[in-house]
Amino acid sequence: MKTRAARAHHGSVSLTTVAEDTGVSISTVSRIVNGESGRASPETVARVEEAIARLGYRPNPVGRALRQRASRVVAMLSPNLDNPAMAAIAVSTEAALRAAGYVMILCDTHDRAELQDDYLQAMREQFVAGYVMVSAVRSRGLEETLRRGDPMVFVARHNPLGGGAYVGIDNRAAGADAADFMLARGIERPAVLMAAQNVSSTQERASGFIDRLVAHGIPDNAIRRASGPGLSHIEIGYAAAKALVQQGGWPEGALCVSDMIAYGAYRLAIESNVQIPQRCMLVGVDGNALNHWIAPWLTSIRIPYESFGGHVVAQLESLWSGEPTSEVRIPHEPPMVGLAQKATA
Amino acid sequence: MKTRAARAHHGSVSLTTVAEDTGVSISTVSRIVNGESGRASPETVARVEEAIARLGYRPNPVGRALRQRASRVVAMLSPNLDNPAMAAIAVSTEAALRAAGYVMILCDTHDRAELQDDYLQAMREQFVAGYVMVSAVRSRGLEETLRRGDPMVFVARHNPLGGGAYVGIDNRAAGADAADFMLARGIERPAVLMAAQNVSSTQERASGFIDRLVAHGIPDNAIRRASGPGLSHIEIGYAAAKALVQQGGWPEGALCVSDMIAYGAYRLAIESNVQIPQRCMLVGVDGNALNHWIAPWLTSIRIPYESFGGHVVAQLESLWSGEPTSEVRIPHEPPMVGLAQKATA
DNA sequence: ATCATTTAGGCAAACGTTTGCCTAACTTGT
DNA sequence: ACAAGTTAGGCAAACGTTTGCCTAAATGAT
Repeated sequence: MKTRAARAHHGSVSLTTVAEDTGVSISTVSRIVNGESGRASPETVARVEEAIARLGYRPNPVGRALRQRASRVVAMLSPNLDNPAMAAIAVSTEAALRAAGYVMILCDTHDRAELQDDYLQAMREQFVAGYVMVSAVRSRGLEETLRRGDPMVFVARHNPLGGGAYVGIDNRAAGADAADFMLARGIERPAVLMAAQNVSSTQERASGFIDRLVAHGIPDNAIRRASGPGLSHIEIGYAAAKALVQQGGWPEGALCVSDMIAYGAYRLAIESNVQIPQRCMLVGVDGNALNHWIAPWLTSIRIPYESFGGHVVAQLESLWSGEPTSEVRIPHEPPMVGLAQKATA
Repeated sequence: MKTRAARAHHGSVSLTTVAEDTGVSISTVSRIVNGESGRASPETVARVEEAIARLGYRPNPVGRALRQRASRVVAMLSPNLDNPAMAAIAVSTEAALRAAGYVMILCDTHDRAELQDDYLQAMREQFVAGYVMVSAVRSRGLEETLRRGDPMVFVARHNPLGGGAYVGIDNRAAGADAADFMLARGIERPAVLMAAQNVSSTQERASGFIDRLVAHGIPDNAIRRASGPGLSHIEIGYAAAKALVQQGGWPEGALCVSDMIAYGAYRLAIESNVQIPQRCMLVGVDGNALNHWIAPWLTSIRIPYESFGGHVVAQLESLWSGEPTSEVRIPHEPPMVGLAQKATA
């Protein structure tokens, strides 16, 4: 009957519970919990630790957050989780954060600046330890958060305001690799399908592709480009392919700046009875896990999203310890041909 | 220069800031913020509201959570987000919770009981308002949480301990619909591909399918079943299809208890040069959005995951207000045939 | 023996809320 | 005029932490 306070009301065990149980003050318990050495005698430490184990005490993150104005929660803001690439990034980051003792809170911004701002604000009020911005868009809240100096890592798309910690691939190089791949297969007049929106990452893939082709002597104006509007990349791909074909028929090959765009183009090919990859070779970027199973017609440059999480956490830890962060460019894999293409070869 | 406390140190605006600005006590400000009527004169209310707007005060969720032992955060525990169906549920629930003024925190349990328990514990310490369990597995922590009476909604898979609020489709009926569909196409000896693990939802689809076939006079032992081990449904599908084929060749048609399983089976079909759906009609369940674009060979029973979120929130609100909750069975859509099949017909 | 330093640990404020209780001042009824 | 009731709002405790400062005792140095 020594513990009568806190414990009685609700089932939770707090510092007070442990303090009362062992007869020391809550300060002492707190210091022991936090491993502050030289503040308590070894016997006291032992007694308190025993009580902690026996009562099952765990520090309450909310009380801690309030006091320290900092929590062990990290916010990830991501546009459409529907996109498997985004989901893969979320999964890997979540696991890495968990391993580092953090909890991730995932916010779907639908690529809209206002929602992004709403979430930035809400997360700040939760005293989150940092922000992981997947394909962030420019917004007022983003500027404010950066100006405040809050830890923020950009993933897949660079900070729209320039600078900042970044984790992603070298998009220009990926585009160049796609060009080399096509040239090696004798495709001299490839096209490129992209989004109408001017998004840095996919834009870079396209220009890396085009620049490499030009470097190989292909005239710039011989490289047909098409873009499409739409909410999702998949719809964009369909629309872009349609525009391209109407403008001058199917090309021998096309770079699709994301796998989703390739999927959209594929649908048009089915509708038009065009054989992929025999009649038109599509090269995507992402390396979606589903390709192996249901898209054997697609060649894709795989991005190792499953390894992003570790790098994101490393970047955050740099920011937390005040070290300077640099851009982390993760190597992408060479174009991987699907079964359909191997069969043809 | 009237505000000198809180404001000065960090940029945040608290009740104290507003109170000092207007010259009232923080209690009064708090009550006005919370719309408690009849506690302040209209003029005071106006003055305080003006200050709130001018200073941009927003109640701090952490302080609030600590005091009330309750927050406006809802935890969703989901196995593998890689699965597009799970991602779709997450997206829709996130949007619905947001609309209701809640923030969702998404935890990936990888279908492992220990991780589920870790997260349940961590979330409880965050004073979450409720739990959304997508395809939950049986675990000690789950039992405890339920015993404690915490608000919990099960999605897609029933509470492994029985009872509880549920949102999902009628899986048996979906299986039966698949059977009718095949029978109508003259497929008299369909097979069924499922997971080896005994998971209620997909198990129900399979038995609904089989029971309907039996009801139509097909002998039970003529319905070939195959299951496969594996981490993901897609690998399970591949393995199950392989087992089925080795055992007695390709069937005319097969129910795949999820689209992912159908994808796995499709890979085997490509490798074996078997035409889908001409040689073997695959019927999946989920209605993955990608089907329309890259899996025209698949017929799928669509589950309207995008509408799950609203029902989940409604269930939670019932739980919060103490009303009894009942199972919500959302109607699935009839089998939707892909382009490849339409072309043949 | 005196003084300085270390050891061990407690007190209380602070983080931002909410809320039970208290109390002036005012209004109303008779 | 006076009791009763209402209105308007303040005080302070509590939620669970952390941490600067304080102090009593013990130890060590001279």
